[in-house]
Amino acid sequence: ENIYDRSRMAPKTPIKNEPIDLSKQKGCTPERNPITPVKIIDRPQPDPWTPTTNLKILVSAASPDMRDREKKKELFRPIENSEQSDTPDSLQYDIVDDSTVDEFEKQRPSRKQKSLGLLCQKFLARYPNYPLSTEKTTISLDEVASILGVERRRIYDIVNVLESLQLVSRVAKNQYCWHGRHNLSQTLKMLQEAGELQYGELMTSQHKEQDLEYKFGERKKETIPDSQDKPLLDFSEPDCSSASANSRKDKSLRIMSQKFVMLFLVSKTKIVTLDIAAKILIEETQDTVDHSKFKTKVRRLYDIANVLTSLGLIKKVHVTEERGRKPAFKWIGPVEFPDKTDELRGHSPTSDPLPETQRGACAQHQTSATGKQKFTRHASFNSAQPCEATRRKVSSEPNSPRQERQACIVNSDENCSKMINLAAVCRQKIEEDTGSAKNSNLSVPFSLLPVPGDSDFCVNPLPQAVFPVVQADVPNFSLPNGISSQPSHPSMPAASKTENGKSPLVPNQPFLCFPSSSLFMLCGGLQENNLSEPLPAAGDLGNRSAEAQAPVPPTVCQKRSSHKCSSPSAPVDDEEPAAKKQTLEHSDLPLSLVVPKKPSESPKAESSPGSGCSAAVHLETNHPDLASPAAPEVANKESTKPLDCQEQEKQSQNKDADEPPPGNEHISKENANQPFQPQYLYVQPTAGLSGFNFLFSANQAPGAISLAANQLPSLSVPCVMVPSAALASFPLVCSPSFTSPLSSVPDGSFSAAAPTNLSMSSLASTTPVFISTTAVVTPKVSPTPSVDPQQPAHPALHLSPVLTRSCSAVKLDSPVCMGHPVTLLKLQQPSSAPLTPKSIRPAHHEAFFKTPGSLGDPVAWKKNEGNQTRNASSVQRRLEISSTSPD
DNA sequence: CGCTCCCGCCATGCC
DNA sequence: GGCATGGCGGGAGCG
Repeated sequence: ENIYDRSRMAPKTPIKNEPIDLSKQKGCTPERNPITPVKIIDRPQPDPWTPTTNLKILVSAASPDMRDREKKKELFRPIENSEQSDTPDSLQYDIVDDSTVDEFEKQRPSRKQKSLGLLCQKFLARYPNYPLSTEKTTISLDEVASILGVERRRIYDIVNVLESLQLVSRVAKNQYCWHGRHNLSQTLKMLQEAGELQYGELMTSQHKEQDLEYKFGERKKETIPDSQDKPLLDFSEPDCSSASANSRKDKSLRIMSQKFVMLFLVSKTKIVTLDIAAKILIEETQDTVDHSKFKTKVRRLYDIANVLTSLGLIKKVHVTEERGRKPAFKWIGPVEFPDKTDELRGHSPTSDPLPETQRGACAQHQTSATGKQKFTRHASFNSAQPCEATRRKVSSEPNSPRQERQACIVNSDENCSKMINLAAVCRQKIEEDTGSAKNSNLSVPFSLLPVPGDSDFCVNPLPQAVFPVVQADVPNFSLPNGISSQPSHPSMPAASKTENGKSPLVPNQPFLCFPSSSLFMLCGGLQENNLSEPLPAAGDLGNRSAEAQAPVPPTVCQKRSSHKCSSPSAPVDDEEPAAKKQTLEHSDLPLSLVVPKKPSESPKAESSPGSGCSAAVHLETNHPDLASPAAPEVANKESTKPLDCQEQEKQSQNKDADEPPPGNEHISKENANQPFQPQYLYVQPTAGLSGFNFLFSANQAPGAISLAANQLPSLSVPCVMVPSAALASFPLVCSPSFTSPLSSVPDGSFSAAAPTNLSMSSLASTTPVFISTTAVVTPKVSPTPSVDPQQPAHPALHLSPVLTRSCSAVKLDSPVCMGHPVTLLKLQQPSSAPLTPKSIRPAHHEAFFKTPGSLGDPVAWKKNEGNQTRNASSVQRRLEISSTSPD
């Protein structure tokens, strides 16, 4: 129905938004006339459901807002629910529908909306990834089932898989205990070890599925004799009534899940096709495998895969073989399992010392220190729900508070801080968009993402890409080494890894980061798959760390992680045409996240800051100036983001990426390859800042634009497209909001341009956006136009301790940026173009999707979308940067 | 048309 | 018999 509406109602873009819209719609609008026969006709047309849509939907669903809405409409009630739900089921649901939600309901949730994966996300959203050890969360199946509006049977499916990974454990009838991901790495490690024993040989040796299959087939018989029956890892243990407990046939789902995960862990490529897995998992009959049994197994694997996907441990990919393309899943969770270290950020002092709370505190501190930043994000990121609250609050709240958080971030780790910053930025943007967008207040620059997750995102990207400069500035960042040169992903800290793994999981978490993250980069063609490869060393590290820390960026993290993991070999993905992959992936995965990661990879960026990436910078609307002089700088600045992109690209390219320092080249290549993937750097205006955001697309192509659009939407920030020419003319503008305005262009140029915001520049604190991912890229903007470019630079460079600021500052400052050849920004669209709805939306979608986070706050996004209009109005500009041409 | 995978029947076990 | 679990596969949604 929604679809109908869409098509009819909003001709604009039918689609993508919808999912989100749905939620909104439910809440808001009644239906229209929707259901006329015609509608029906329409329905089909509305293709609203694109792969992305699903993602969006999922995301939205995941997001707290979604939940809330749903609850309201459907019955879902707030967490407390247990009581609330009188009627469990659909019944109420229906009722509700009638009344308010008609549309929604009427629409009748599409199959996708009822998917196990989405359900799992909702489920996971209810619990923190890393619950405090102290808190014991018990899960009542009935309660959850009623809350989520599904039958209990479905909950069993989810819980069984989670149980196989020890994310939960059964404590009693109908009662499960939520453990979160603390033990995930250990569990995975165990599984990996067990898997190696059983399948290891096969897997390791093999890369190809076929081979694997083959081997498996053989092996299985031999090696794996009994494993089938018993759970590889018997977590269940304790149960006294073991007999009874275990009795049920071993719970094939649980065992299957463990085995399935093992296959990934022992697989070099980290890619496992369903049929192979099914064959391997089919117990006894390897050979006999009757078809029916095989089919059943595959069905189960889909169930498991959906849950694992929701956890961010795997993602769907397609493997093309001779016979054709086969569905497969790629492991994007942590590959290495250091020990527990990873488990918690909180635990690890270094990586992510700050627990959520702490972070929040930190943020505050920083703020105080910084003073300028106002994002206050609520620290709450941690818990999913909180997130919602946070967002809301944020949105509602004025900008000022946000700053605090950013600050906090800074405190934490460098990486983290970066990540956080990014996240914060994103959030802020989001929030702003949603809530305060209207205000173009500077204030909000970006909120830091207090949430770990956020941090992750942000951090990763930032560090690497941006970084060098930043690093220097910022004491904290460790990245540095790695970043710059190192490719070695391997070295990633355990924590990071873990986190990475976690991050994906995060879905629950409310991090909104994504959205924000998305802000940064929208790479049209992120090739996640490609990413798989080894990341550029430094960047990777940073990313990882970030990822680990930040829950939010799950997707990104995942991607990253995956990449990292797979690093060595270019996985299957590589094999596939990039375009396809991208497409697919994009659709499937949240790109946005990815992008951010890429930044982290920054190595490229580092090498060639300006080049590839188009960094999005917040510019004043007026100053598009990227113009010549400034442009380069901008590019550089942007580059950070671009870097990300580049990284992605690189990843896609894989190995290559590392080597070629210059991001530009890569980008260009990529661009060439993937026209679509324009890389945009989206710079959010710092929060409410005047809201200048620029998007720079690495790619010039229209595609890029589209992307941009996506970005925009996601961000909600208005983007302005500035023709390169235009830019040239204009000095870059630094949005005041940003701490450091971008000086996109070399000093002189933008200084001139700057005018508008420059003053603002002083504010630099806000800059968040750049900072984060692109940090590097982002040009250091000289805050004030008036200010001498030079000077500014220093300042800019300074990574302010404060996360937010620092980030921004860094970006701007970062020499790198300056240096980079950066691609020029082209204004694809005329300035006005902010985003056409179309473009925007799509972009949005993608962004959302990509962003793992989708996790982030759906709400925010939604809001953003809603705000799009606003955005458009807003000054944001997109700048495309021709990836190729550095300058 | 084939991939996905939702839905819910119904078996299994325990009380 | 009732209830908790969860195996299983028909068949529908979707691309």
